[in-house]
Amino acid sequence: MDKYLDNLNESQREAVVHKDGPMIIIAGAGSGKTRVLTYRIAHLMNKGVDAFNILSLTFTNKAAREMKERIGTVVGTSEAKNLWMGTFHSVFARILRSEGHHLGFPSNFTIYDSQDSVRLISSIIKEMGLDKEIYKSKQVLGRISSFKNSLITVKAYYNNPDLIEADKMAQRPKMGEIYQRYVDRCFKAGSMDFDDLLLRTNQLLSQYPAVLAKYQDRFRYILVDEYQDTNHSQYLIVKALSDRFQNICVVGDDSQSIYAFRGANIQNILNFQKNYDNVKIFKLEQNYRSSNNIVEAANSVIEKNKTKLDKEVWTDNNDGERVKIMRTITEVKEAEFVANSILDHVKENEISLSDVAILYRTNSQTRAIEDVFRHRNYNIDYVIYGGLSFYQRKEIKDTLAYLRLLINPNDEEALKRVINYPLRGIGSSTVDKLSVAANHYNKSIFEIICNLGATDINLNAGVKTKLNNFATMIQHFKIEAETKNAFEVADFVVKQTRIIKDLEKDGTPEGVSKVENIQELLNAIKNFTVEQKEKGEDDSLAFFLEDAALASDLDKEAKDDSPKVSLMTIHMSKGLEYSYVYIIGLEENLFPSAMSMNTRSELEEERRLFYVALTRAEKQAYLCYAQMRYRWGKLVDCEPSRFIQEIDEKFVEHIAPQVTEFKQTKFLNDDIFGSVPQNKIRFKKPIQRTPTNKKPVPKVEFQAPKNLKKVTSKPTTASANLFDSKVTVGNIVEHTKFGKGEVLSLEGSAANQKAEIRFASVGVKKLLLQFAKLKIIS
DNA sequence: ATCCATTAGTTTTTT
DNA sequence: ACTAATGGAT
Repeated sequence: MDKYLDNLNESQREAVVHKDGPMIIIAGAGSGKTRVLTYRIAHLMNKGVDAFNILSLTFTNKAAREMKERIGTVVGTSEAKNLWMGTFHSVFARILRSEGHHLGFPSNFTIYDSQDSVRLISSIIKEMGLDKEIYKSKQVLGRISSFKNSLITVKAYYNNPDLIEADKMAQRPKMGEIYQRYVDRCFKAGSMDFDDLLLRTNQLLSQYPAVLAKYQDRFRYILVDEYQDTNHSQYLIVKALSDRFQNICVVGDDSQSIYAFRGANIQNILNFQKNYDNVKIFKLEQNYRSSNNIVEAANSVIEKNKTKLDKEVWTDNNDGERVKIMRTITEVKEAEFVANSILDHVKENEISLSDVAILYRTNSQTRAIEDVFRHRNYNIDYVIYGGLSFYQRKEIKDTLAYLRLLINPNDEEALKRVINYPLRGIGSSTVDKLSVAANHYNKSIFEIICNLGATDINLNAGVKTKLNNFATMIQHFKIEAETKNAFEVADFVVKQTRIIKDLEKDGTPEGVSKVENIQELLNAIKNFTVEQKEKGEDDSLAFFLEDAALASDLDKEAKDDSPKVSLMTIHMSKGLEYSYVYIIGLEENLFPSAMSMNTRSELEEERRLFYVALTRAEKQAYLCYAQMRYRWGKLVDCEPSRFIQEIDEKFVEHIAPQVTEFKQTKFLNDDIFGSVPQNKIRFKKPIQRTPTNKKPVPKVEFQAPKNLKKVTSKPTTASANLFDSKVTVGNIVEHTKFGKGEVLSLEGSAANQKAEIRFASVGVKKLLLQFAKLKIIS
């Protein structure tokens, strides 16, 4: 019966079979954490625990789905079905649907995403007549979000002189009032933002003992995955729910805590033993995922962090290849290297593109990769996870706003999106008037529109008719929604509102792609209804909307199953593994990010991020950095990331070609990327940190490659003597290839000085002065 | 109310 | 470099 236990090593088995009481599983990267969690749940069920009494909180909904499936194979699918698994947000959203009425929320409350929240904050700031330069809506929202994550309600804020003082010092004395208004407006709109889903759950559990008792009794065994990334609000929920039975099992790895920026508190995992009594500790230290070189390389870096729990990750696996480090001139060369390397591996090792991932610090780094992969020379299929997610596109949000509105007409942000989309002659001044009236009568805008006669609102007859038509339309949709499933409603709404017809009319490529996206949304809704029906679950529109609001980008399913290279941020890659991993953009100020180098703890988080990235790899990891990169539209010099040299050199291999291998082919090309700034070429090794330097930057050696000597040593009027730039803006210059042109602007200095020149023959070009064959004419 | 030109933010990560 | 938001003109 317990045969599945044979698939576990000793420490894994201990963690699986230990039944009651608080326990923490400290699970190193690749140590079979998911396996332990799934087996543990299956084991509990085999030992007689009802699936109904188990709550398992995961980091993504995808993880929950997969885990449920795996448990189903052990204990039977029908049993596994009763398990409650999901993210904090989705689990407690569902509880709030049935219990939120205690707090005055309707069961059909809508969920505001960050964009909705920012828009609401902006309108509040505007209404209050505050300076939007001082009260930046995103910053204000960030502050409110951190209040909520720490369970500081408006009342608690006003009772805390320190917070008030801090906001005064920051020239934002009205913070409390904005916070108050924001909470009121969300409440009135029957909506919750992401933080509310946790904060309101806490309020529910602390203010309504009967509700608390009900869920304490229901969730007799609670498991929390990725515990290192829980915030204070989540900690308190778990603490409250597990208080009666104390059967709380948390799993995590402090070395992989990477969400402090959104309130995650690494102290939750570090202090677990203090927060619960009689904690049993389990450690999973054997890595099954990666080669020894990768494990040791990762260990040697994470060692530099001071804040961490005591553990030693090791592996029985082969040494494998060393971690390869590649330097390129530019981000395009970096992308080309990655493309070539992937194609080589596909050919030589017969791997599939789906065995490969490219990881990066920021979403903007995908551009170069995409350009190169799409180029006919390479033609590599790829899929990007994250970035501007599908559900954040304007046309999708607009379409969804209609659906949100007919579920919950009080949803103010949804209403504002669609009241004049497609254009129906209800402009911003009308909306402003309605908004003022709504605040005055303490009603939602929709309620005001439905009762225009009962207000003293000053609108002319034409506008009133338009508003009435709009309200009638929404109410009409609402009635349709009562008898139709999610897809039928959405299809009906799209047709009635003529959203697609409108977009087709403009005929631009953007319009076409928007239409396609809306079609895709309809397909997704169709799929959703079919799948839910098959599973015998809720296929209503309301449920689809909740799914859409809380879906992570990993949840999206592949359109076709042809193998593709996966592109994603390192954050998104947590928990995933790939045979071949390319980490790109390993440069100071990019990774570690320039925003995260001010404090030790920020830098340590960046280092953990690097640790996460490296430990995704099973067979082979490549670390790439470029010497120049476009950032904010400008070409900037880059230094290799400190993380590269923090790896013990026993485990790495520098594979950038020797300088003599550089070919002098494209130097006179007008394409900046084709040219090699010869005095910037860095040589592999001697990378040493200067200990006295406050911001330690790896030092690199400069040396001119021999085959470029001619160019550098032959100062002719054409090239090198312009190096220190005698060119000034306004000069008329002559280029060997482009002819005469006027210098429009200069940027950068020394080796990287570039000029923007308008040539009579080819228009405006940006040239690196040290290569451009320029002669100053006047 | 709508259109077009200018401006601001973006590139740190996301439920 | 690119996009979305803003603001003035019509």
